Parts: sequence; C-alpha cells; structure tokens
Amino acid sequence: MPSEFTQDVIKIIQNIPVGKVLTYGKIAKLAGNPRAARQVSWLLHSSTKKYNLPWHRVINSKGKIALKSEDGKDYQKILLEKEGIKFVDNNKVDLKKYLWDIDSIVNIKGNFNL
DNA sequence: AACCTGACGAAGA
DNA sequence: TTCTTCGCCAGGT
Repeated sequence: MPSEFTQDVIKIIQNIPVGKVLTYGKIAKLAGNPRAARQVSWLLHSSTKKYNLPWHRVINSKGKIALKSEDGKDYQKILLEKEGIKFVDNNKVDLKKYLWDIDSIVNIKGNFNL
C-alpha cells in the first residue's frame, strides 16, 4: 500500500499535459514533501509500467534529462521532441517555456482529485 | 529494526 | 560551468 505522498506523485505525473514537463523537485513539493525529490526518481524507475506514467515528461531542475545511459537520454529526447519540445544546445529544455506551471492553476487539488 | 538505493537538489569550490 | 559533498525520502531486502 503506497503512502499518500506516493499516490499524489503518481497522479501529478499522470496529469502533466502533452508538451509540458515537471522537475523531480516540483513534483515532490506539489505532493507535499519538498525534499523528497529522490523518492520521485525512485518511483519512476520502479513503477513506470505499473502506473502507466508519462515518465519522459519528468526532468531535473536544470532542464536536462536525468537518465544515465546515452541511449536512454536519446530516447527520452525523441519522445519530448515529438510533443513539440525544443532543445537548447542539444541537451536541455527551456523550463521557462515548457515547465508545467501548476502553481498558477487555482484549486488544482480539486481538479485532479489529489 | 538496520541498511541500502536512486532518472534529485542546493551549496561550495 | 562542472564536479563534490551532503541531506532527504519511501520502498525494498
């Protein structure tokens, strides 16, 4: 039985719009624990299939892809480009432009049953 | 209960 | 700007 925090993280990720991204830290904060970014990463790598998550829309605070292997990075980059996201210097995205500004949405928790 | 893990992140150097 | 170091968290063993 996943903790409430984990359940919220899952829901938030599932609701990231096409063409938008969120960072590990932002997700953790939205789920109620600003310092649990590492747990978000753990979840992605262990439960992506189980919860059918759009894992490619989650990147790090620098706007870069967090996967380790080069193959993985290329794959994620392709998935994001297919959604219209442009890369700067061939390895990072403009967060000002593509970060899902969930904070500006009123009553977000109600809208997504968090 | 103890210990280990990771696709993190902020702060220093 | 890149590389360390260190703190954090929930699951898994």
